[in-house]
Amino acid sequence: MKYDHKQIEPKWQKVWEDRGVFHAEENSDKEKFYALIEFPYPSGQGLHVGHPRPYTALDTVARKRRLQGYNVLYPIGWDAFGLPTENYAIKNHIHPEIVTKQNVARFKSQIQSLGISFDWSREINTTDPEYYKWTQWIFLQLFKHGLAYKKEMAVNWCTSCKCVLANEEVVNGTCERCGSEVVRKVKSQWMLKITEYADRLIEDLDLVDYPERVKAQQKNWIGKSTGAEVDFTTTTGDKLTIYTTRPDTLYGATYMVISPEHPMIEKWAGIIENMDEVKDYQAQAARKSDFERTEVAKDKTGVRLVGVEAVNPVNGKNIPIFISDYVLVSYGTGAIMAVPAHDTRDWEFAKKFDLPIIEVVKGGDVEKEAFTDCATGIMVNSGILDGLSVEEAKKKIVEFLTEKGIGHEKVNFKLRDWVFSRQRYWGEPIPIVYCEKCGYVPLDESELPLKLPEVESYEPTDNGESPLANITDWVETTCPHCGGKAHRETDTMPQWAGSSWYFLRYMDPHNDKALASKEAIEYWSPVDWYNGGMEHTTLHLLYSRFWHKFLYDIGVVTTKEPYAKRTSHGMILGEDGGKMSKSRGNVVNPDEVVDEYGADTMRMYEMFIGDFEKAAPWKTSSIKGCRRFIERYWNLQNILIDGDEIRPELESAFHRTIKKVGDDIENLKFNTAIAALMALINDIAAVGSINKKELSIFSILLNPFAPHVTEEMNQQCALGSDIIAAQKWPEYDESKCVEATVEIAVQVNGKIKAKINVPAECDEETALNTAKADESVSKFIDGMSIVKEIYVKGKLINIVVKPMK
RNA sequence: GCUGGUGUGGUGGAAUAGGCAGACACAAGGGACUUAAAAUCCCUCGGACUAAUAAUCCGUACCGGUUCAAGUCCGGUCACCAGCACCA
Repeated sequence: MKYDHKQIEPKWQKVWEDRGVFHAEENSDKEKFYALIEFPYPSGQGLHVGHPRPYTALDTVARKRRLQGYNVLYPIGWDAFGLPTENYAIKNHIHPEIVTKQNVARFKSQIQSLGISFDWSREINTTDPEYYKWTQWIFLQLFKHGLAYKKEMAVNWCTSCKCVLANEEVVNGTCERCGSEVVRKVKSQWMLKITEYADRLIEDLDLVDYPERVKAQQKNWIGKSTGAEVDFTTTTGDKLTIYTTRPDTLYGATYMVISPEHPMIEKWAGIIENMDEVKDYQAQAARKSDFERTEVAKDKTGVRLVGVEAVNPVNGKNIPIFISDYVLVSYGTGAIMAVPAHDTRDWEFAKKFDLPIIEVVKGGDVEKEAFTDCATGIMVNSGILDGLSVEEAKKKIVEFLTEKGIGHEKVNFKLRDWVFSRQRYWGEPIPIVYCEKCGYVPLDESELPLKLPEVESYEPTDNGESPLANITDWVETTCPHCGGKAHRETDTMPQWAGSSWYFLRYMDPHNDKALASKEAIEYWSPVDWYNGGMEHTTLHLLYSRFWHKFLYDIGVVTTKEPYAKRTSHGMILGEDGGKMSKSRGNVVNPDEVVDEYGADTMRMYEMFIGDFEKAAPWKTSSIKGCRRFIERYWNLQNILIDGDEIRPELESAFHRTIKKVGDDIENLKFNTAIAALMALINDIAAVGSINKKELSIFSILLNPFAPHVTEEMNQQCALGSDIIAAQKWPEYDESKCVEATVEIAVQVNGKIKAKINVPAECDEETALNTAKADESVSKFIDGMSIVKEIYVKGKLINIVVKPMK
């Protein structure tokens, strides 16, 4: 019979659905396994072949774990709020809800055609009021615990989306989404105090199994640094506090720089003699975007404040004060001491403005460049610090400053609080009202969900208000606190909100009393294995870890960390080696592949394409290899014979493959697992027949990769009493993994001279004698003196010889 | 600049823990079958020297080291990818 994927695949998808074999069990005694993929954003373009890579990978793991007897939760849902849908809605005058529905339907049918074993009974959607009710609920808890606050601040404003962006969403001064210019704009924004969790977000990385690069990225982003704050006095009698990570270099501070926005400048307006020049510089700096200001390799600029000087607290010397935009108001204290001898930026600035450079750490040539090495230098010209190493000096000076009351140790973070407001329609409304009398008042929890009102137009307004601001009926309300007139918050939440806790909802998706029941959370937490793209390893991971820690603190969840293990897949590139995109015209649609070759071939190829964690270019011609393999598998039924034990000639090959496929699936080595199955089928072909037992094992091993064809084979050939999804993963016997006789390499002085066959358990003496008896070995050792003999069981022999004297 | 990673045939990629480099595929070439093509099956497939699938030598970015033995470990160099980047 011919292999017909079009007949086989829908048939089995229906069987699985009807029997509900992929539904996670409630109240189970089995060991649980929670596998999670990043839920997709249902865009208008539908899937491309990159999407199924992680889905198929974890599907393979999930299917294997089910066969091993685990109670597996492998859910999916839709991260459906967000700009592209809203923009599409605006352009085509369709409600975003309808657009979302259409896109979800398309995505769902595409994903289902691949036979991924998702538990569809737990499907969630962030735009569903029954879902976002709980997103809003979490926000209210954050608010009640003082972690959500409103602040007037300069925010990143996308000129095209007419919307505020988080720092994380600004890439090279442009909007991450649309690529338009981002400018700074002062607005009142909802903020979340993620900075309060900065330390724990670093420390608890020790509790989880993430790839090193992911942990490094998280730490990098949080940017913890330990240094000191030091008070400098000024000739006006004011105090100016600076932050430094090199307090040891204090004696080398020859000037001071404060940021153009530093409040002290206002105070000194009457004293500064060149105030016009200063004001000019401030105006220039304000005009620049953050991107321009922080652009590297740019010439240092600045203006000296004439009429005010600072005093170096350790040597009492007067030093000039400059303003320069290389000092950021938002980090540290907005003021630095400049040590040109030992800081590259200060050095450049000092050279340009011809300021003194005093060496305080010996080891470099500070006239040529700044000497920044902390490991080798010895302190000089530094009074009480002379002769110490940098590390010793740091300790001593901080002690000294603390004693004198003019400084102390200080930890700073690059991480800023999370700008949580968006002036858009298609997001969760923030459940807060503003009352003239009572200020910002949270809605009562019984009022949730606060649903999005119907509007005529989703266009953002030019003045930067959310489209919701125009719905007077909705905006005007009463204060939950005093009952007086009040108005609703019209900003909505960012897309990150719904995705910061979705994995909890899967545990108990239909609960209307809580975001999930205590029992469900206790049973399913943490996520055992979370796979996603590298593009989400800073933002989404950080935000969701933050929320989870907060929920832990208020007793909603039971684990400190949401995800026990995180892995990342590489991107699937176009055939041209570039990123798949509409504009490059290299997008491959999985529907066509499924139609022509079948879902099983598609799945196999996605897993066989290369190292799962690395990017790989799609190659249509290579798909054929996987299709050929499936057909070869299908044709095994033509050489099927009876038998209910693995025959001796295939025994070790089978046991080895069972071990390898199982191990490789757990280690993300899907490509080599498939290679092992291909090798096994080659062994079977060499034998010329396969018996029922062997075919049954082969089918179960292949099932996680190619579930449809294996089920069909299982049924057609009556291999098992039930469908494969209800069977057991085969066991292997370690002792049967090795063959009775093995071929080992024989080297003389490290060069291979021969290969000999010996019993696997052969002892050293026998092996060496066999080797020496071999003619192509003996001719190299006869007449030589043997210096050393090495025998690695089952692998090789190395005989080291030298000429006899 | 900092952090993390990568570098292996024409291509995608294998190589557990220092132990036979190139598994498994793709592409290519040759052959069988066929009126023909597709499909399928068989053979070859890192390089040099070769009549040779005899022997020998070279070969995992580059230079050096450790070792009986190095793609793998150590030191240095180069290139590429990703993230961060005037964060004091």
